[in-house]
Amino acid sequence: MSETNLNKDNSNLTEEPATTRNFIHDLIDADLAPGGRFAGMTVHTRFPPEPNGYLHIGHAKAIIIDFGIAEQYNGLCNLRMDDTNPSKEDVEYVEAIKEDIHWLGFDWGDRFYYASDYFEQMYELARDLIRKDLAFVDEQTAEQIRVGRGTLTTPGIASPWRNRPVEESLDLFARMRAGEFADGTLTLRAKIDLNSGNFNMRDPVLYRILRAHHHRTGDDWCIYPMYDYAHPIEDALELVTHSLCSLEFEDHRPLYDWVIDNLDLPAKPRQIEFARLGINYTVMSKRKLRRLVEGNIVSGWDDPRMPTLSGLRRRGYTPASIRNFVDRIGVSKVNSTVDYAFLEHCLREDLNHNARRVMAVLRPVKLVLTNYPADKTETFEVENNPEKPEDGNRKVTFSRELWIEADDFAETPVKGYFRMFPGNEVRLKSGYVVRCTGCDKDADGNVTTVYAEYDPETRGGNTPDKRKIKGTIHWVDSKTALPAEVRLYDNLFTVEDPDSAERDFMDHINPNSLEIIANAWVESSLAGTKASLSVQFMRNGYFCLDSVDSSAEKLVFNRSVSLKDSWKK
RNA sequence: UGGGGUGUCGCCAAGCGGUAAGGCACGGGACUUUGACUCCCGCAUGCGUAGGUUCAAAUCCUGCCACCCCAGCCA
Repeated sequence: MSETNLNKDNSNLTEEPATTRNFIHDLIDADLAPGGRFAGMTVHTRFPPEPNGYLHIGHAKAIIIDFGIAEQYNGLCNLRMDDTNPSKEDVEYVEAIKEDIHWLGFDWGDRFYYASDYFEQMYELARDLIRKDLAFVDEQTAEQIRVGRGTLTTPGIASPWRNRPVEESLDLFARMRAGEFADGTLTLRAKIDLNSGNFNMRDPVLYRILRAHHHRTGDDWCIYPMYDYAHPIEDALELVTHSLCSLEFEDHRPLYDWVIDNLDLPAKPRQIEFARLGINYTVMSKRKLRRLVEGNIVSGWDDPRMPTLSGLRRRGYTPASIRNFVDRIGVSKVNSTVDYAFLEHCLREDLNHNARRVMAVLRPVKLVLTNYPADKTETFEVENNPEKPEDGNRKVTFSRELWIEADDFAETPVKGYFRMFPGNEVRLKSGYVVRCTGCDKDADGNVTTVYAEYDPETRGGNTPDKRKIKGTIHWVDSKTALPAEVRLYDNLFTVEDPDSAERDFMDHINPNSLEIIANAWVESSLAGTKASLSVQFMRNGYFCLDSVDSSAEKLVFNRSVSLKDSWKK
């Protein structure tokens, strides 16, 4: 894991597109209309991650929907850590989550909460439920409860403790809290409908006994509320109007409503579900990502091959590109898998508009200009971004010996090749037009040096006689070039089957997903670079500075290889 | 076999009774100081399927089919 992530700029979102409406807007509009459920009220949403892992691009969709909807309605969006299961959670994740949301470009103001803040209130509300004879303390084992829940076609069977007197449940519940019983021995269960076709309504467990150290409340509690009971209360206490979540919670909505309806709460939030994001060639579950981290298959949650926001950040993704991606895939209730190529497209689009370019040579071969004075050095002004003159120029030095990309030279060109080969003219980007005269090779036949003669009339790459130069290649001055270590990241998973990554992900790890190139060269203009920048690299794609330390021996770059590149191999 | 959802181009996705938007991918062309970018052009007689209602149906009705989620004291 690198210590610094310099690539954090919020690259200026060129006219972020107006978010397209979706079915959620329709539902909210109806709620807000006169006579509607929330007529005249302020839209209030929340993003409620469980702090048990890092946020990934799937969460980005939820964040953008939750915060985005609030923004569009001039409402509010809270950030809430849904920390009701201490055995899986940790403070490390809380900080990472906050950082990633800020990086994405969203802010929760002073509305940062923890579900654990409400434990006392939840406890009191549970007592209300018991008093209303809507909940009871069950003494069945987990196995007995499971059996009693029935099957798809047979109804549930009432627990023998279901009709326990209210006073007795109240007493037992208090003693559960006091720590009189062992983990897993008693539960508090709602009394709803054992005949429901929806399992969630067959007397769901509301509280379990669990002795685990909570990252915030420590050992204050040994009973913890279940999601289905806690979530609606959290939403209501925060005055949330619209509780947006993913499709798998549709079945839970009746229970969500039941809790809201049977308790005295300050609001009646409405749950709306949408489809979560799926991307092919990518795994998108915290459980699986954790296995990659703990199995040391990747360097950490922020490994550039990970689909986590911190990984994508190191891979060179900009916040704007991710926001744009999520915005353009839309929101619906269809289980969908978006093409990885679309994510890449959104990045390239942003980088192409906003990234400053710089030259670098990854697989170098020496180019000697035999008619250029050995002691001469020139400086060219090169535009930082052809699309943005306001980004200015940088100075690039030029001399007799340069580094060029090995595959920009071919001793015997294949048909259609129009870069450097003996007898051919090419343009050194922003430098001179040169004509190749030959090359040297080592004993194994590898090209070690390429020779060419430059045309003094073509300074800056211009051709006063208007002759067309078909090929233009990048280069770096060997006198001033800085050595760089470039890390090429291919997709973490092999790509022969788009869905294999999700299905049998451990069997499809690409062993060559990380390649370290130690002898690359970059422009001297990168010395001491502090800001992040993305680099247009060769003829396709970009790479980004993952970390730059001017005092280090070498600059370190990351470049993720697009799937397209993989297919070309 | 119970409950809850979803089915429009290879992938997303508009459409809400008036005769199939857009993006990605793909193919062709132009342009180009990086074979990139940009720009043109092409790409569903068809909306899971079978019927029905209507002057008119992706949109309404009925049946059928397919796929996803649910039997954690996870979220």
